[in-house]
Order: sequence, then C-alpha cells, then structure tokens
Amino acid sequence: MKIMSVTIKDIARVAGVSYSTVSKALNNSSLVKDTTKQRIIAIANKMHYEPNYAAQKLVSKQTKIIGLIWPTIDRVVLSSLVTQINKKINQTPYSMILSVDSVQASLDRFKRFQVDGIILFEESTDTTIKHDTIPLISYGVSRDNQMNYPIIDPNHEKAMYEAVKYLIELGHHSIAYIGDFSASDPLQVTKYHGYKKAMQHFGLPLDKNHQIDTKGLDWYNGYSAGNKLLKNTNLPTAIIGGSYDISAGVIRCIKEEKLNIPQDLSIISCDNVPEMEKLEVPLTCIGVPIDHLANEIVKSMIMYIENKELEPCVKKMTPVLSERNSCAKK
Amino acid sequence: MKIMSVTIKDIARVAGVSYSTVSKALNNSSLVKDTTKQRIIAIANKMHYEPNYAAQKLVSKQTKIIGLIWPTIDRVVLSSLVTQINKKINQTPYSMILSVDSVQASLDRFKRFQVDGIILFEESTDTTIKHDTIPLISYGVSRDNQMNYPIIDPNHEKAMYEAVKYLIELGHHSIAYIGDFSASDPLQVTKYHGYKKAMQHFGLPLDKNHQIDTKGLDWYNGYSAGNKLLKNTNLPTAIIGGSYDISAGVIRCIKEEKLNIPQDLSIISCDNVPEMEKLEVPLTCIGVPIDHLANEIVKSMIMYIENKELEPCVKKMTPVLSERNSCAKK
DNA sequence: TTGAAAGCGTTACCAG
DNA sequence: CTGGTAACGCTTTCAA
Repeated sequence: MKIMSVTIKDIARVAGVSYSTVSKALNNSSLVKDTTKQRIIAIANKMHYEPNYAAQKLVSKQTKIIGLIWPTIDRVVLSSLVTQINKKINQTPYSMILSVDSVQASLDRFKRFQVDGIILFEESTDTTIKHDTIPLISYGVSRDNQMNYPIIDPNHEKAMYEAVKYLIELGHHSIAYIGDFSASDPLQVTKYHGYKKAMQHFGLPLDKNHQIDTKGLDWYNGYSAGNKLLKNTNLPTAIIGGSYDISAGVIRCIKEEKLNIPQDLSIISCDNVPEMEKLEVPLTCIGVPIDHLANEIVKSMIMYIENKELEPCVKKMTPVLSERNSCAKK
Repeated sequence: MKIMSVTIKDIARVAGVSYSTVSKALNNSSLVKDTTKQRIIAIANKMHYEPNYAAQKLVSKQTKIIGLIWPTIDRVVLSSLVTQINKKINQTPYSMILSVDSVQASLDRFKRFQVDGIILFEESTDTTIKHDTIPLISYGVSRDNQMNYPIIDPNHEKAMYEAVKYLIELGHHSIAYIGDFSASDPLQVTKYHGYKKAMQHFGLPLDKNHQIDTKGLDWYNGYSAGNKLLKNTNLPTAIIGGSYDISAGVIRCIKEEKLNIPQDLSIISCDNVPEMEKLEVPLTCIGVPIDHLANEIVKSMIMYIENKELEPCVKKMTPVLSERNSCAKK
C-alpha cells in the first residue's frame, strides 16, 4: 500500500514538456517563457505536487537548518536561551531543530541530516568533540587547550568580578557565595572560580563558611544552602547567588529568618534573565542578557556557515548589571 | 571550499571493493563474507562515516527519525516527558529530533525532513492541524469534534476523580483546588473541570473560595494562590494542587502559616513525576506516571509508522496514585 | 561472495 | 527559451 506522490516527471508528461523545464518553471527561473511557466505551475497545483525534499537536499547540499545540541534539557536556565535563539533563527532564512541526546549521538544525527550548522551547549569538558565538515560553534567556557571551533563564552568570571566590585562600592566587605561547585559543569565552576579570584583581587578574605556548595541547581538546593549559611554566627552582609533558581531559594530562607532584603542582607544573582524581576523580591543580577547571547550565537553561526572563514576563536561576552532593589549601601 | 563528507564510495576505494559491497556490508547483509564485512565496517568507523539521510530516504522511503513538536519549552513539566520519550525512542531503531516552533512551522519543517512520524504536544485547541502523509499522534486532550489523528490522553478528569475519592475515603469533606484556570491550555482546563465534576459526583459542595486560579504554572503562582486560599476564615481540610510547581509553592505558604502537613492540612498534587519525592514535603500525587506515558506514546507512534493502519482513536491512560506522607485521616 | 548498473526525484549544466 | 543528461549518495536487483 505505497502511495506514490506526484513528481515533476508526472507534471512534465501532462504538460507535454521535459521535466527539466518543469523544474525550472517551479523554481521560477527566468529561463522559461512566462506563459509556459504559468501553465506548468497551474498543472502542478492541480495535481497537488509537493517537492521531494530528500531529492532536493541530495543535489543542492543545503538544508537551511541549524541543529542545536542540548544534552540535558532539565537545566531550566537554558530553556529561555533556546527559545530566544529559535526566535532569532526564525528571522533568518534558516530554521532550527533540537537534539537532546549526548553530544556525540547528536553530532552524528545532524551530520546525517546534513544540517548547515551546529550550535552546541557544552555541559562538560570531559569529552573531546570530533567535528568535521559541518560548521560548529559552542556556547560555554573556553578551554585553552585543544580548541578547534569558535566558542561563545558568557564570561562568568568577568560577571563575578563586576558583582564583587559592585558590592564593594556599596560598602560591603563580607560577601558570601552560594552556588554549585560540582566540577562537572564548566559554567558553574567558572562562577565559583571567578568569585574567589575577584575577592582576592580586591583583597577581601575568603571565609570558608561563606562559600556554600548547593550541590545542584534547583530551588531547593539554594534554599538548603542558604539555611546552612545563615546558621553561621558571623553573617555576611551580602550574598551572591549562583543562578536564578538558587537565588530564589536563598531569598526564601532569608525571609524565613525574618531578615529584610536589602536592609539586613544584600543579594545579587548570577544570570541576567527577565524572570529576575518577577521573583518574590525582584533581584539585582549580573550576566549577559539572554538576547545579547542569542544574537551573538545566531549571528556567528550564520556568518560561519556562509563564509566558512570564521576561525576558531573565543568570543567573550560582556555581562550587564541589572539593578533592582536587592542590594543596599552598608 | 566545500568539504565533502565521507561516502560509501570513499570507503569502497579504501577497502578495495565496489561501493555496492560496502552498502551491503554496512547494512549487515548476509550476501557479504564475514571477514570483508568486518573489514569494511572497521574502515567505515575509522573514516567516521555517517550515512546521508536524504539519499537513504530517496531510495528507501525511510529516515528512522521521529519528530517531536513542543511549542513552548518553558513549560517545565513536560521536559521530563520529553527526556523519557527520547530515551525510549533510542531503544528502538529510531531517533528523535525536536522542534520548538509553532505547530504549523514545525510540521512544515518535519515534512521537509521527511521524518517517519510526528509526535505533537498540543497546547491549544484553537488551531486546526492539517497533516497529510506523515503519521502524526498527539499528546493532549481529546476533543470530540474533528479528530483525524490518534490522541494519547493523560486523562486528568479521571485523575481528579481519583484524587477526590481518595481524600473522601480519608474522611475529608472540604477539599480545595488550586490550579491554572486559563482557558488556553486544554490540559489545565480538564483538571479544573474534573475537580468540579468529581466534587458534584460525590455530593460535596463547591465553595468558590476553595477554587483558586493561579493564573500561571510557576512556583510563585502557586505560592500566591495558596496565600489567597489560607486567608479564608473557613479553611479546607485538604488541597489538590494543579501541578508540580504549583503544589511546591502551596507547600511553602502552608509552612509559613505554621500549619503542619498532613496533620493540619492534607495536600495531593496532580502529575505523577518522580520529583514529587524530593520536594520540601514529599507529596502524594495522582497522574499517569511519566514512563507509562512515554512508553505508550512511543509504542503507538512506531506501530502507526510501521503499519499505517492505526485509525484515529483516543487512548485514555490510567492515572496512578503515588502515596507519600502528605495526606492524613480526618 | 562480489560487482555492475538501474533508479529514487531533484537541480544544474550544456546544447540546441 | 527548451530539452537532454549528468550528477547527488544510497539500496537493490541481476549477473558474474
């Protein structure tokens, strides 16, 4: 029970022309007389012709599709970025598909599909990515060793520097960090690293009790870690939250301790997403705005695709501080 | 500067055989001597060969790819389902790609890719879907009018019935519902509808003050709505939470009111996801377990693809009650 | 057990 | 302007 669909040959037969003429007519080529063109198009419509994309792709080598590899969709933080990237891509002649598998499996699949370009959300540095042929750019942390594709880096180290600087300018000297220290996610590692580096840079002491490992990125992880921090006899005057969800949890436990934000305790969060505004306490945050990120990623991707000259480079983005009402002068 | 990828001809050249032999070897045909087969496969691996889907499709009419349409990835609840479905599909000869666009745009894209089948997460009933040729099944609510493809229905109405029944058996008579009433999402509407229907069925009064519209599906929506409910002079003895995040927010505000779960107030949540266990208070919940859902969806999809005989039907799934410690006898 | 060749539905080139 | 024909990368006969 195979249903054969209409091909250009069928149309050619009906129209009484060669199938190459049909092809040209359907592609609106100027090499076909206008009257025959119209006639052929009319016939094609009447026969409900639909081009076979497999065949088209086979010869034209272009799919106008960009593949995005997103190994763990559970990381909610990124879904907002994915949505933005998709929007941007749709403003171009390209469109996007997603693969939620392991990096290598996704890479293989996209290669078979012959997508025109690949965007990779890199969530671990363990695996060496062997990409050939297809233009690939990665969103993540630059690693200085073997780097054979361009990287868009949200520059969390710089963000942490700015956060610490901002708090110091407000008069804070005791600044805590609550975030995920787990070594597997390079983005999280960089935040923690950046915090410590900034503190040292400004000559502030690194108090072990003021560095809390959430061991996860969920709301509740932030909440628990916050409780641990507030048990200290010597409280910090400001807290840096490692991510949106973590900060949300921290807010909660601060309020439970009957402390006021920002009068008793200032808090600033990593990641610059609009949702920060809608939290229980609207949060000052530091990070590259999602749409800057999406813009840069899509722009680079398409440039890379269209003139394959883009050489492996690291584009470090510029974090922006979005002030709300969660930090006060000390 | 076009970089061609490896084809069977390249492999043939290296292996010193004809390319038709390579094709057979790679498809594990019995028409090739085992030793040459192994040799060819080894070479193919070394050369990082990946078959070209377009070419395969052109001749064999199959891509072994299933497309999943997921219009709004922000709905976190579903990401867990997507992950499960992906896992299941990977246990078959098929694999999965995702499109996060509007239904129609996604449909077009998948058609272009000639995927073998399409799974649709339907999040609104406004648009009429015109699908042709490609097998399509939908996850969502059955609508009785024009239905031209199979639907997997999580049966929230039944779930609500079971929830109410369960609470009544524990001795509750004053049961509140906190959920999203917004008419745009059919899944949410069904929950609310099912609650009301069940209450009436068991002859329980429907108190307007015990039906709170969260106007959203986020944690904070649940939190606010919970506060509104607890302002009542006449408190319910049990609450049904409309979704995972909503229930999480409700828990929070119950605790802030210094009420104990389940001694002072019982709570049960819609949606049966493993994460319920890890909440501040592990939650009893009612719903079709995620992996039942994933199993059914993938099974039906593949059956549909392989013998196109599956007629438009609605498969209503069976909700399961997962008991934890959030409901007590009254 | 292997190879040659036809064909899948297009596009693109070159003659006419 | 139009038609013929060679690709594209693969599977599948049919011969050898």
